[in-house]
This record gives sequence, structure tokens and C-alpha cells, in this order.
Amino acid sequence: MLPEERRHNLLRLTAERGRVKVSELARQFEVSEMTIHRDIQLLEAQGLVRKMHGGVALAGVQETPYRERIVQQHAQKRAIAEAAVGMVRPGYTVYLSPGTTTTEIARLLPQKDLTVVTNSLPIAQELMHTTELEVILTGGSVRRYAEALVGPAAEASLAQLFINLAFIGITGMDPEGGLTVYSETEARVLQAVLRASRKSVLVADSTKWGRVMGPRVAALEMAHVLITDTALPDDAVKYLEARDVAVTRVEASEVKA
Amino acid sequence: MLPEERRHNLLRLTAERGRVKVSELARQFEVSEMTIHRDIQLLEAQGLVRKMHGGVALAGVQETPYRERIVQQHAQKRAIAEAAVGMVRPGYTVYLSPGTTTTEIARLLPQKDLTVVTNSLPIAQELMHTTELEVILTGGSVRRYAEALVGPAAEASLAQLFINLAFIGITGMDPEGGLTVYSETEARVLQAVLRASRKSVLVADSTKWGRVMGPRVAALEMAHVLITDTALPDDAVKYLEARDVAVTRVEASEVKA
DNA sequence: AAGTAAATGTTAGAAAATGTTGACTTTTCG
DNA sequence: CGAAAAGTCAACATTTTCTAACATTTACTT
Repeated sequence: MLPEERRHNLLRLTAERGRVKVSELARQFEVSEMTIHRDIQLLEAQGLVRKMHGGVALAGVQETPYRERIVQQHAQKRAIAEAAVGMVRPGYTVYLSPGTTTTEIARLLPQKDLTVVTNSLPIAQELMHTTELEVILTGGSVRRYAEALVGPAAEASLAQLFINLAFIGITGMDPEGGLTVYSETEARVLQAVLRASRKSVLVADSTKWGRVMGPRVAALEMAHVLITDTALPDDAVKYLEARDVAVTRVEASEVKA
Repeated sequence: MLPEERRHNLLRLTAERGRVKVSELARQFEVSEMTIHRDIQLLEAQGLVRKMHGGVALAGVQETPYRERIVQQHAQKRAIAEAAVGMVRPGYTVYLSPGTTTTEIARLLPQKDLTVVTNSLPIAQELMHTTELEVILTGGSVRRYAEALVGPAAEASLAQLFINLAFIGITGMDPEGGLTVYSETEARVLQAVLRASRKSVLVADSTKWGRVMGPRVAALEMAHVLITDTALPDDAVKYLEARDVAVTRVEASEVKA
């Protein structure tokens, strides 16, 4: 494995799991711990990770990177979420993927006449307390750092359902790389979601465009709709619409909390 | 668990529960009490928590003086939970039903080498944050008041699993009425649990004896073990042991909170 | 082929984290 | 009140992790 490749993987592993032990990384990559230390030092200088005794964590994040990410780019996510909620009709069964934008959608959902399917623990928690909607949680293994449920059990339970609208927060989207997420298990769950859904809606800010971050979920054109912000380049829109993917670009105008 | 991670979890636990005993934290994180003292000292220097004799409390937060009886009940649940945890062996897959006693068991579980299956959202949440155990959540509809997952999906996912030990908090137990819980759906989930388990352990304080509270889960003698308190009448013990149900009666000794 | 720069491993000492012991303080309870 | 129990904390020993310096290997350049 190339050094740069190794650092990239290190970063990905850290992003996925929130924190990783130095010893584990050394074993994983079959290099000495010293090398890992040097990698970490390098990544820390770029502000990407934070060193802690015995391991490494995502920068600026303690233990739950998920919750921390929520505060970033909130206005944009909120605007995207508002557009997403506009697509929901009474009686629908909607799916919400784990993620910050989808959590925002959950908060804006109508209070009635809706069934929500999710594999995100925080979303289920929130909907349970703040609404009277029917909430269905997929089964599965708890994936700690994403606070999500994954694995064969999650996929199997999705196969039993019919979903009118699936809202999917994606980590990377690229004409060549397609839709990508951090981990293999999450990718598989999303594939099950796509199979169970009549219509799939990607929610992703424009920074995700051109990014290939991990395992591939599906081709770009598998989605029916993309909701993103105005910063998405015109040629990207052209590319998508040529493939029958409807694009909605929203303005993150007012940043009210 | 990394030191910094442990301190973060300590803070989280304190925020959740208002105040926590040093001895409990030491047990939970599997470190000496001295280490906990040092952690607390560090967090106190940052103004995040307040040190108290025997424990730690959230800084700047009013203390809620608790009712004696609640404390008493808690001590009993705690004692039952301790006996329950004593039955767990490394490598086991254990099931925890929704409930306060089982939540207490979750808090006392070893940190390693265990798979936990549950349909309780709070238990999954807690284990996810404070341990590194493999946590499997059954799927299903969210049952609001119990914060539990129920329904055909929950039953189906349990059917896929093998459980070494199932800890079941029961609402009522009676020679004639058998084991009873509040709702039909919960009863069905517990039936699925019993089918998937090699050994089932009832955890219930003695007030549950003679109570028939709702739908029947199974006959009394379906369980292998009952862990309860010393107030359970002798004839109840005799009745149960005649049917090959082992009874463990614990004393709520460590009463003071 | 020789030289150079990058990458990695090794070693040793520094720093951090943890546990243990024992003296001391606070709380509990007869 | 006064003694026993429980909790605190400082000092020391031990283990683990970090870092800097040096040696070695690998890959690229001239």
C-alpha cells in the first residue's frame, strides 16, 4: 500500500469510527506504530484529525462526530430539508437515511398521516418524542459512530417494506464514481433501500459533487431527484438532467437558527 | 477505551443521570477508582462537573433530592441486576428486554466479549455510548411509551438469532396466569425471544408475584431462572422449584444512594 | 551507477496513564 | 458522641505510549 493511500485510508477509518487506536492502525496497515504516529502528525498538521493518547479522533470532535457535524452548514441543510419535505404527501411511507440533512428533514416532517422508516437511531429517537408518526426502525447491528443500524438484518427488514419516497444523504457523488458512502455495510443498506423504494431523493450539499469517498452504492442515475444548493455547477445539472435525474437547487438565504 | 474517550463518556453519563458514584464509574469503565478520581479532578478543573463525596455531579445543576422509596426500589433492582450479570459468561449472546431492571443490567455488563440483543431503544443507546460491545437491535415499529420495538419485524429478526441468555423483565407472574406483560405486541416479541433462547432468566421484584397484568406470554415454568428479592414468599419458591425453575433471592443490601 | 530524497524501522529516553499502598478525612450508625 | 466504614488523595512503582535521533531501505533522478 502506498503511503498516501495509507493515510487516506487512515482518514477514512477515522471518519467512519470516530476514533481509532494507534496499535490497531499499525496492525491493520502492517506498518510500525512509528509510521502511524508520523501519519497522524501529518494529518493533524492539516487539521484533519486530532491526536489523543493511544489513538486518533476526528478533528474537533470528541466521541460522536455525528452530533458535531450537525452544527456545520446548518442553514444550507435546512434549506435542502425544506425542499425535501415539500415532496411528501399524506399517507406516504418515507425512508430517512442516517445523516445530518435527513435529521433535519425529520424535524420538518408533517405530524400526521405518515409512516417513517429509518435505520438511524437519533432520527427514530427524535421522531418518537416529538411526533405521533408511525416509526419503523430496521433491525441490525449498531454501527457506533454513525448511530445507524446495518448488516444483513437491516437489509432483510427493508426488503419487507414498500417505500414511497426515500431520502438519502450521500457522502460522495461523481459521474464516474457514482454514489459513495463511507462503509461497505452502509452501502449495502442503501442498495436495499433503493430496491424497496418507488422514488429516491438524494439530499446533498454541492461539496459532495465530484467526491468519491468509499464503496459505491449505485450509479448516479439510479436516483430520481437530487436536492442540493445553488453552488452546484451548471454542467453537473446538465449531466444529471440528461440522465433523467431531476435537480432542485435551493438557496440558503436566511440563516435563522 | 482511550482515556479521553472515557472522560467524555463519564461526562455524558453524569449529564444523563445527574450524579454518579465513583465506584460505579470504576466498575463501568473497568479502571481503578483512583483513575476515576483523577478523571473527575481533570473535568472539575475545566468546570464541567462538581465533585461530591462518593461521586460526581453535573456542575451548576440543581440537585434533585430523591424520594426514599424510589431509592429503595432502585437498590432492589440494582441487586437483582448484579445477580443477573453474574450469570453472563464471555462470548455469550444475551438478550435484554425493555425495562428498568434490564437497563440496570445493561449498565453492569462486562465491557468486552459479549453480544447484546435488545429491542429497547434506551438500552441500545446506552450500550452504544458507554461500551464497545456488539449491539444488535431488533427491527420493528417503535412503541412509544415503552421505547421498544415490536411487531412482526421484531419477531422475525429474533427468529434469526441464537441467544445464550435472555433476561426478561416481566410485569406479572402468577401460577395460574403465567407470565404477563402490558400489551399483546410485547407478549409476542417475548415469545419469539423464548424460542430463540437457550436459557431464559426472569428478573422481577417480588411485588410482581401473583399479579396478572395483561396478555399472557407463557406459562411460569417456561423460564429457567427467576431472580427476585427476599420478599418472595416461601411457597412461591417451592412452587417454582417443583417445576424446575431455579429461584435466586437477593438482598437489597447496598441501599444508600 | 551513483546520488538524493522519501519512507520506514529501531532504539532509547521522556511523558502519560494507571494501579497500589497507606495516611487522612468524611460519613454513617449504634 | 465515638467507632467503624467509606471515601479521598498523595507518593511511588509499573506499564503503556509518545517522540526524537539515528540507521536502513526504497524509489526516483541525473
